[in-house]
Amino acid sequence: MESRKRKPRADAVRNRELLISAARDVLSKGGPNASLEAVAREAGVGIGTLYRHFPTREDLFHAVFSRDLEAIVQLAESQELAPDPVAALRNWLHANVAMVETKRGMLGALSVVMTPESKDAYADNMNRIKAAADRLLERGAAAGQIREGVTADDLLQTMYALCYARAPGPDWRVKVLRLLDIFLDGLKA
Amino acid sequence: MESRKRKPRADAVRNRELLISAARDVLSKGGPNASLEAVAREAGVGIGTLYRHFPTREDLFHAVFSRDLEAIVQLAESQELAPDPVAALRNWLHANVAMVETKRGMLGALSVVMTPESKDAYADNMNRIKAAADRLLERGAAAGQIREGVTADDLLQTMYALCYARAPGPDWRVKVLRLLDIFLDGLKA
DNA sequence: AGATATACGGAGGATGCCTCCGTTTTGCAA
DNA sequence: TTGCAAAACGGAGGCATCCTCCGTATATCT
Repeated sequence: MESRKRKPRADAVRNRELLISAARDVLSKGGPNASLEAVAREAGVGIGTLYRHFPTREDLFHAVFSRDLEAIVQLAESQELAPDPVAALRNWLHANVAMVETKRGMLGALSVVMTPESKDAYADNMNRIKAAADRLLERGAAAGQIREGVTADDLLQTMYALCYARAPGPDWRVKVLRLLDIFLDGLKA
Repeated sequence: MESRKRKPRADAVRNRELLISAARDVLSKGGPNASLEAVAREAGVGIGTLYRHFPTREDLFHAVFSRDLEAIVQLAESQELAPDPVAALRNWLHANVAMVETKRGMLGALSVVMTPESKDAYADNMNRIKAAADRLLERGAAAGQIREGVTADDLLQTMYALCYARAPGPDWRVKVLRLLDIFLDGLKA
């Protein structure tokens, strides 16, 4: 009785893809309370299919978010070689904010997903991001530019918190970046 | 035709009170999506009564939040006379966080309520808070301790953002305070 | 090709949202 | 007091969404 597993069915794989894609659209518009039935409709599958793939609303959010997270991983790792670690951190955070800005509608969903319990769900990507950021922080600390004991978690938590807070009008990004820069100044040794 | 107004009915006043109180309980537990029918049940009134007093979910949140806001106003104004403005700001922010901690469950509701559009709803209290904080900031700036151009809005936005971000486990407050202190350091001139 | 594991879809019961309106209560004036 | 109109009450009902369950359909493996 070898543990040979049957290959996953092609339609299941396809539908899962359709659902994630539809969810991204619908959640972007409708926020975290968007109708899941609308997601199923948009994807062209039955509601039962949605619930089989993603038993809870959170599971669906996770899937969408994990997908987007990969782009941020790229970004973090691409900054590794920069000469000035503080500037690199700044660049990376700013790029993150810009990316978040393109999916304002998902912010609510994002917060639902960013609970501590669920952290290990996308531990892979998160760890890569944190590792990259931590290396930058350590380089900064070694160079005497950044205070000791600051972790990538601190940075990420602050950034997401600031992004997440719904802010007034069209200058959203400007305001967020300003507050983030103040925080970065506070990080200096 | 003098503008004599009939005194508001006693049962209406009483029910409004009951509803706000019940809402505080239910929202604390259930978060921003808690059932409004549960609130009405808890308050012992009909669902219709709830909707007459608070036509939208947000209206109800506003009422609960406005009530709690008054305590924070007291706090802000009581710090006005402190000798060291930076320390006073720190105290005040920390006290705010402690207060928020007692209603973690309401954080979600709070964010729903803290949109720019609704700001004037509790403009009175908000203005008093901001005025007090701004005076502290100006004193700090005049003393050369705090950078120019920082507003009470910046402080409040950051604090609520950090509080709002759901954070891991039991050391929630410790973590938030730490990040907040870093931000305060960034404020220094 | 046939067998069977796997996935599909949507009906249906439960719950929540909000409106509408007949009934009840309250404040005011006579 | 008493009567009455304004004000408030409660909950039935129409609609939307949630989520489960299961009969039907289809892909994979032998």
